[in-house]
Amino acid sequence: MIANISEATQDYLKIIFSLTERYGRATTSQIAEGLDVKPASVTGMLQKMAQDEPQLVDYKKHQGVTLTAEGQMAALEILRHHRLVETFLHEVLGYSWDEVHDEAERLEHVISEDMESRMAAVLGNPNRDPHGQPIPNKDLELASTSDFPMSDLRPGQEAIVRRVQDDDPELLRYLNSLGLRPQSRLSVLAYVPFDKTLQVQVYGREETAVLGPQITGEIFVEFVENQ
Amino acid sequence: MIANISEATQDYLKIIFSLTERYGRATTSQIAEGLDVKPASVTGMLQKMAQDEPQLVDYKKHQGVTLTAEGQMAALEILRHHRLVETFLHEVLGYSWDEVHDEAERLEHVISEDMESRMAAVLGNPNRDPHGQPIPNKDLELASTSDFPMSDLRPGQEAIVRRVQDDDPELLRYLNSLGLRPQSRLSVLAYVPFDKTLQVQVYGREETAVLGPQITGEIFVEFVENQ
DNA sequence: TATACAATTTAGGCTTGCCTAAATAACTGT
DNA sequence: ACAGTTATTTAGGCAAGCCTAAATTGTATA
Repeated sequence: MIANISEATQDYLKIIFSLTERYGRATTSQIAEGLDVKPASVTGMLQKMAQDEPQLVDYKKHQGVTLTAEGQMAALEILRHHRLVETFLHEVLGYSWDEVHDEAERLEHVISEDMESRMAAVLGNPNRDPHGQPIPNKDLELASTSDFPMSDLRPGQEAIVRRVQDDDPELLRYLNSLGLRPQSRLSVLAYVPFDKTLQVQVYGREETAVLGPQITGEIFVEFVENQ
Repeated sequence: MIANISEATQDYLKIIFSLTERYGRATTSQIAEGLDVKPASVTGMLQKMAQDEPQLVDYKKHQGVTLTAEGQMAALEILRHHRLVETFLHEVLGYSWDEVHDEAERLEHVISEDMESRMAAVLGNPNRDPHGQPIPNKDLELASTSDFPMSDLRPGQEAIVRRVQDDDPELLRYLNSLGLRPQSRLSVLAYVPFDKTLQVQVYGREETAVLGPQITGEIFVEFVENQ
């Protein structure tokens, strides 16, 4: 277990990390929804986390939470565990990318630092997990990414898929069937502002794909270098 | 998790299994000692286990416990997890035999049946763990062993080490330093009834080893076939 | 049979992390 | 400034698994 932090607390750290990454802060209701608990429970938990030593979050009521430096480090450690485990399951045990998340979710809480570094070594210190998500390195540094949500793309633009959210197996299977994986190259054929839908051509594919905002918000892309 | 059985309950099953294997039944105080909890807590837990569905143990007060058929199956499943994980850690991640137990202890509770069979496949369906302990097969059948405690050996007898208890890292390191591992061959030079000490010669070793009953009770051997 | 030891019962308590429902407070947008 | 939404507080509860201490009951053995 990471530095004596309970599993529940680790789950809070994870979601606060990802919400603050996207929105700058995390609100009570976002957390409640993500963890599938009631807002009142979240409030209680956040208060505890803000009071206890080590102090993992900055919390001001009605203002949402952010992570302290300590909380950041803990979250990165958890993230490293999670993504290393996912990569390990994929590479060594042959899991498909839609199967790794749930298993990793349970394993990440119990692996030792020793096991973490052994897995990293066996995998050759990977810096991306099977969904293209960056894996914090040994010193918990997270490679900065210049990717952005696919929903920002417009017709005529070309891009390469960098990473995809890992937590929805259904979505992952669907993307797989469309050939949308990290490194997939695509060009945007059309955009319908009305329902925020993109029509894209994935390189090497016959059919074009039509993607709504639910999907394009979960896929992160980069522009093609020398278009 | 194995069929909705809590981790605490799984720990009880494990120790009851190994105690009944050795002594035919498990007493409250043995369990309390093994799990490092108080006897009163054990009594409470056993009562719960005997009452709840599925009924995992037969318990009559002051009479100790044994496992029901269901309890047996559950225990074998847990054992299979534990020993497969140990083997995996050893073979794939390079853990030494004294390091695997603690890590496996935590991992065994969270791996899915899917992961179990993937690990088994990667390992080529092993039937022994790094300590020589038999791994129940997919159908939870445990190969019957004709081994017996080394403490039963007497001067002039030759034997091969089959398996060693896995839960004491110190002991394992010590045995390793003596060259006492599964498959090690040895002959008994002397026995001192007074303190139940054996003097043995391990094949391929210069020095002879002197082993007290604390040690010889934890090592299981077989007679050499055609001596 | 007396005594020692092992096991049980009783009655209380603790922690973690969640729940409920209802009341209140604080922010946000118009 | 008011409505509507979001968050918080309060007060109570639950389940698991452990704890304590003291009293009691069973079993085993000399």
